[in-house]
Amino acid sequence: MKEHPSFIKPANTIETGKTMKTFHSNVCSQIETSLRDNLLFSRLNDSQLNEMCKSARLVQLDEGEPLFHQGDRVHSFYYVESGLIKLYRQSPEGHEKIFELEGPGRIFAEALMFLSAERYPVSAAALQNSQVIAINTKIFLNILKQSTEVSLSIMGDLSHRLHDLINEIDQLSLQSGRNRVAMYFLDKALNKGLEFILDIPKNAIASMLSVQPETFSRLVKELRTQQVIEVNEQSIKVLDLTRLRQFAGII
Amino acid sequence: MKEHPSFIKPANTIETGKTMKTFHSNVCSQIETSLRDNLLFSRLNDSQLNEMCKSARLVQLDEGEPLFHQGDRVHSFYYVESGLIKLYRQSPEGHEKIFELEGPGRIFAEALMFLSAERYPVSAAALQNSQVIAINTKIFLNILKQSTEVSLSIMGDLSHRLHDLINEIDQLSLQSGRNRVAMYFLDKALNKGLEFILDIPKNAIASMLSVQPETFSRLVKELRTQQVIEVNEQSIKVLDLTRLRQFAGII
DNA sequence: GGATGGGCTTGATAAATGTCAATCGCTATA
DNA sequence: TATAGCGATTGACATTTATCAAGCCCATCC
Repeated sequence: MKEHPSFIKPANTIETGKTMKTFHSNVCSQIETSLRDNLLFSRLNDSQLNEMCKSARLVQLDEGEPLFHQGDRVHSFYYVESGLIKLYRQSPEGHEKIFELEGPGRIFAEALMFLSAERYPVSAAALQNSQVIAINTKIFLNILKQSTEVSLSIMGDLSHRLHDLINEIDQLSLQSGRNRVAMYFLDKALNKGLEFILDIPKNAIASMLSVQPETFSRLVKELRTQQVIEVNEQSIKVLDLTRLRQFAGII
Repeated sequence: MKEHPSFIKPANTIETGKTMKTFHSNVCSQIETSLRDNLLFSRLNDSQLNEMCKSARLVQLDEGEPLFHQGDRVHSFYYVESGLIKLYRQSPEGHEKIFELEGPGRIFAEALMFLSAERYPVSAAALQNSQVIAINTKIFLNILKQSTEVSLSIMGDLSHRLHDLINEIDQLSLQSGRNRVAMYFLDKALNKGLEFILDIPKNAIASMLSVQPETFSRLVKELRTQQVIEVNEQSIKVLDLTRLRQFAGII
């Protein structure tokens, strides 16, 4: 985690119109340092990076604080410096579906740069205290025109997202809630080891998996009583990986 | 619909390994003419277009014939000349989910160019007799590096797809089957007028909407008995647009 | 300390959707 | 012409999931 110099100072507001802890670094060095770390932006030359940084803003979000709402006008895309941002929608009945969680190092909402529709198709809010850098789309588009390398990176990124979304639709269409819950744990187990901690609230996990919190709770209970996993508050221990796979629908 | 000259002749096979009616135009003019019509490719200069065409193949597909299968190695992306191609997946239990239908003028599977994973994440097959042009990804990638304009177009295209997929996930997560069916008809009605013909089999529509054919049939019946639509075989007539909206969940 | 509220769990019940089976009508084909 | 096969529909039923309600635990705040 990087340290933030003390000279960053409050600036004005953001898309939502709501006042927010936004900072603008005059000397730009803080933002520039962060962005240069990113694989994508590292391909820019100094003058390009500098131009981009001049238009960038550092935004500080408290847990639960919104960054933008579905339907807001797009002026920026975002780079996550620290924390966790949820991208979500709400149904008229008030149900929330989380599409994506974006953590440190991730870029999001950049796809909107290329669309004539200039409104956010989802809402974004901080799931934890977070710092994000807002990058002006118009300025970045101009930079893009000079760099095929960066364009190709972005296309790779977009393609990757497409692939993920197709997988999610597959899961929603062809698999049961039970499958999805098991798959979530399976995925964690394969990436983090057989014992891991749930780093987001269970109702957020439920929302990502498109089931109600009650249903999620019951499906977890089923895995517990079936001795497939052991649960202690936020901590999960996988007892039987083979059967977890079966529950996940990976025959 | 364009006419195809008689000098196109049979060539070899395609990704699946299966023999297929593939044609390669020596003089390239047939393919070139088609591709030049496309907004995206029209931005290429003559030598770029020519190079691309030299690597292109014209593929003729009968109704039901597969173009590629999920897991096949990627060598090409595709341009639909005529007909209709479905992109789909099958669950282990044999259920099929159609993700997308691609009609004349559409490009698909181009996103895979930018991914290191070089296998198709879905299967493709003709829903009607179709002609598609297969374009070599490696060669096109080289061309792309020379044209920021085309890159930007492609990014726009990818972004648009992302947006569509997000909407689909929204529908699957936050709306009921009834909503989705009504939305399907509503969409048709707004684009084609209050009377329209279903141009694909009902089980294909059901698959796109992620419901079983039986459920689709029942939901349509409900709309019929509620006097919202009138159904005659493949022909649909919307009787009450306001209530159709309500069924679609647009408060 | 007591009250309040949120996240999580559990139970009872309802609603939505899938499954299995049977039938009808149409088309293609022997 | 007969028939096999497929798409669509309908019925009966099972399963999955949501909904509503209650209670528990824990943190926060007065």
